[in-house]
Amino acid sequence: MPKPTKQEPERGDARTRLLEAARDVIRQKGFTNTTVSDLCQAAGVTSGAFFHNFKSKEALGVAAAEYWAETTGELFRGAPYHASQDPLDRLLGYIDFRKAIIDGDVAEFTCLAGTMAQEVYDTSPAIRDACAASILGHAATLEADIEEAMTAQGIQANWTPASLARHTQAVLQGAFILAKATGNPEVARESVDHLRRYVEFLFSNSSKEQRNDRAP
Amino acid sequence: MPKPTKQEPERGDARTRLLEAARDVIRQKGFTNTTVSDLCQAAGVTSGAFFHNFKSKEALGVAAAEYWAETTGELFRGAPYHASQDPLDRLLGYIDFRKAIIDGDVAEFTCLAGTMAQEVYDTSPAIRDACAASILGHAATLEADIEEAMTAQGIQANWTPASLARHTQAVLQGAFILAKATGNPEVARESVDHLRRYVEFLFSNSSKEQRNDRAP
DNA sequence: ACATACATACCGATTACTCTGTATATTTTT
DNA sequence: AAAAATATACAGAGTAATCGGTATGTATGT
Repeated sequence: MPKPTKQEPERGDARTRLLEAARDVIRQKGFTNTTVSDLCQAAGVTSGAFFHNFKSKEALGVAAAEYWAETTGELFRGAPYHASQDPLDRLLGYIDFRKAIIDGDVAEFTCLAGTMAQEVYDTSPAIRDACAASILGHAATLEADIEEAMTAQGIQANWTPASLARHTQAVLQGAFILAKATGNPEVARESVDHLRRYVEFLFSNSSKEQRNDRAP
Repeated sequence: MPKPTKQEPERGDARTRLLEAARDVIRQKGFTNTTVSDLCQAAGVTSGAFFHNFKSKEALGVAAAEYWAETTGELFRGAPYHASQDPLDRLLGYIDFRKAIIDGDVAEFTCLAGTMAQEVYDTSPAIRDACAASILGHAATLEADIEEAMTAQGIQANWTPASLARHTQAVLQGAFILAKATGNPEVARESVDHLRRYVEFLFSNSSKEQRNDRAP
């Protein structure tokens, strides 16, 4: 909820600066291990500004997840892979795009929502729900292309577009964990390669007729 | 919690009880949000016992990851899927086994190493390394069967057994995150289904000859 | 006798949060 | 239009509670 005030925002108002700080610091240190003071320092504001904008640290967590959903939503909406005419190309283009942005510092390419959800799923339902909305909302943006690709190739499977969409997110989230554990982005990219190969298999013509012969 | 002041192992000594408590509580509340007092309460010991057995909370985290690697190692070593003659059956049996144990409370089937690694990868290198050893050590136990299955079917791929082994762990870790975010184990099982289907594709005869025609 | 394996009381540091003050913007009153 | 009143957006000092860790005492096995 942006405020329509005309006060001098300089480099962005304190609220946005705190949300950006949360995005960066929490991905590095985790939610619980990030202190309000950490966030204020990173944002260049005082604790007075913090609690003026957020009624609690948990409220900031919720707002950070929502901010994450908004900003990443814009990033993917503006990504080039949407230009393809073929829905399968768009889906594979999405996967390639996800792989391409796995680079540099671990905290820079990992997912804030996945990080927070895993950490506070049991202790903060509000944050968990906001993170779930971010992850599942993003997954839902893939369903249309998946469904189009299925009908275009006449694929009748015992899996749903929604299920495959969620699976892509599971692979990415898991790839991030391996990258964190090993400190090596390459292991994450490898998993994305496997995901791409899987999607190719699912939509390859040679495998179309053998889709229903076995229940997993 | 009335304690028998007599020094008796009862249900195991304080160290083991604390490691079991860590395994259960940290998977629920996360590492940072779990206090030493939480662990002592869950283990039925005092903080004196805690710091007698572990020189710090971080040291307990490392020991908990190692304990996790040991106990889960035994669990999988004794699992029935090793009985199969065919290496591919053993691999698919492993995946089925992983799916089967995704049930009940989220904290009961998720991975302590993945949880801790994601949370403290940047703030506690010691814990991160112990978690990485647990995850990668477990992944390594799959490599032999994967390699056997590849040679048995004459598969020459541009992916390695180690890479596929790590990918299985990535899928599982990501599935756990989705389960935590949604509170629903079924979404995790769905991802394991996709993983199984992928492995079937990789080792299906019809796809064998098309393995090298494209770089991912 | 000595080390081990705890129990208990305690402590300094940290943390999320509160309270009060203040400069500026906006609205209301005169 | 000027003045007064009110609201906003912080700054900054302060606090109660909590946390990881320590110091010391004690029972027990060797």
